[in-house]
Amino acid sequence: MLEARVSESSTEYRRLHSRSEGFSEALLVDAPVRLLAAHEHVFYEGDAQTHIYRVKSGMMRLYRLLADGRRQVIAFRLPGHLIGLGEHDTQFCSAEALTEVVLQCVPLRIVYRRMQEEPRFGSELVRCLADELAESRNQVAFLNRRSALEKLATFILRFLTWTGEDKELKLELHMGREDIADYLGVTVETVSRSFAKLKAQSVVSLAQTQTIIIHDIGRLIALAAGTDSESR
Amino acid sequence: MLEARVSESSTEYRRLHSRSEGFSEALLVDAPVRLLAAHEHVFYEGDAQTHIYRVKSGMMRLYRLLADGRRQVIAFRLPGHLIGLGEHDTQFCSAEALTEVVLQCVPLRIVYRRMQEEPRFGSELVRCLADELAESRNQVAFLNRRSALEKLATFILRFLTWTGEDKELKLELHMGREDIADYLGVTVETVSRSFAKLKAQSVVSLAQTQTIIIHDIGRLIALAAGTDSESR
DNA sequence: CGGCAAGTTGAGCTTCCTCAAATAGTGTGG
DNA sequence: CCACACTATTTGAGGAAGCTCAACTTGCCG
Repeated sequence: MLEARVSESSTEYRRLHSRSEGFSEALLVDAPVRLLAAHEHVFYEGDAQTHIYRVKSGMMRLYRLLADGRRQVIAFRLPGHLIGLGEHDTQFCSAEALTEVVLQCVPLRIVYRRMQEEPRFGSELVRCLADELAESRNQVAFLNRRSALEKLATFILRFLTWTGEDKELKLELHMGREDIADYLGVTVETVSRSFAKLKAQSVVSLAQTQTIIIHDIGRLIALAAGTDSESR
Repeated sequence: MLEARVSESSTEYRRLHSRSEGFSEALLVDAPVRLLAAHEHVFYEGDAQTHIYRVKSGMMRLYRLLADGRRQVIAFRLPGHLIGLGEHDTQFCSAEALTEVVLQCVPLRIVYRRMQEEPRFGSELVRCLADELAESRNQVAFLNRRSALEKLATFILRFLTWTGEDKELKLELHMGREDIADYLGVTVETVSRSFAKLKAQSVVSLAQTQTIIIHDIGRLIALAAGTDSESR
């Protein structure tokens, strides 16, 4: 039964993964490229929207600063993902490189023009936006009403999905506890304690603080699904 | 009576929010219409995606059932909003009418074709999806890390915005506590207690359980922003 | 006027947050 | 290559927000 779940999720994985791979591979192939150093910003919340970007390699993070000074990490973006489609005129959130990043940049003007000229371009854009929407709504559903442990389990699995390293069961996070905390909407302490629980149950272990080794993915999946009996 | 109020407010809504304003007013004008009774479903989570819908009048709710039997209300949809753009093939969530609803229905096939033929249609779709994405991401940021009281205040204000009744300061919710709770990610008891706090501070009062009268909108805004000193 | 569903209120408990301190990790200058 | 400084992470103790369970009140409809 666990097996069944695993393969289910690997199907899910494939679907998720292929979606991002697919986008505009061909359509954006000739777009100008920009190289970002780690921690460099592409744009800040409130900036005028000028381009659409596509992550070619590396990892980025989208976040918002809240009124009380806290930070909500909206999403992490990996190769194949698009960035900058949020609001109409101004950026909805800030986009920062976590690692070194290669970005393809398309001026909005060009986007509009291509949409006129190549209907296929528009379809791709729609498809991609629908994906992001689904992901975001998914996050809404999963952030609410789940324990910190379940959130962390989900995060780890989702991360596996993104990076596609599920065969090695070794994960390079490329981010600190604070990023995880701000993504999951909990404190760093809680993230740390949740990791401790996972370690205590031999579900995972940490090679370095940002390198996770997964020992019991079935349990992880059970936790993420909220199906696990002892979620403590 | 309901119909009249809703469609009035739809005009108001449009004025207030240029975002979904335009969408497909012209482009969908000739789409076939479907009438839904209150509590009728348009589709369920997992159904094959066959159409795109546009709410012409009334109010709908999008929700997901979680593994543990709980429900997450993803969004409420009001006149001008589109529905059904979530996932690729299957519906991401269920869509249910809260009130009587008039829906315009466009088969996906037609959507695709029009996207080929009329680039403007594609642009509109993209714009609309970007709006939904922004809204959803907004929800992510606001659901996390905010107290129940702040969430409720935000909800009330957002609802004001949606229905555009901010001049009368009287709100018809059209939904029970459970819907609010499932949207905000808290329990009905907490919603009830939060209402009690607002009443105790004379910020609002309840004409009926689903009819709110706002006395101190400034305080409500302060609460929603998390700026209020006594958030208790 | 009963009966049922929805909403409110109370008590105790759990989870997570906050504040504080200890430990591990990382990079730097000598 | 080592010691030091600084940051990130972990761990502990106590408190607060929200959940659960349960009783009570209100509203609505036959």
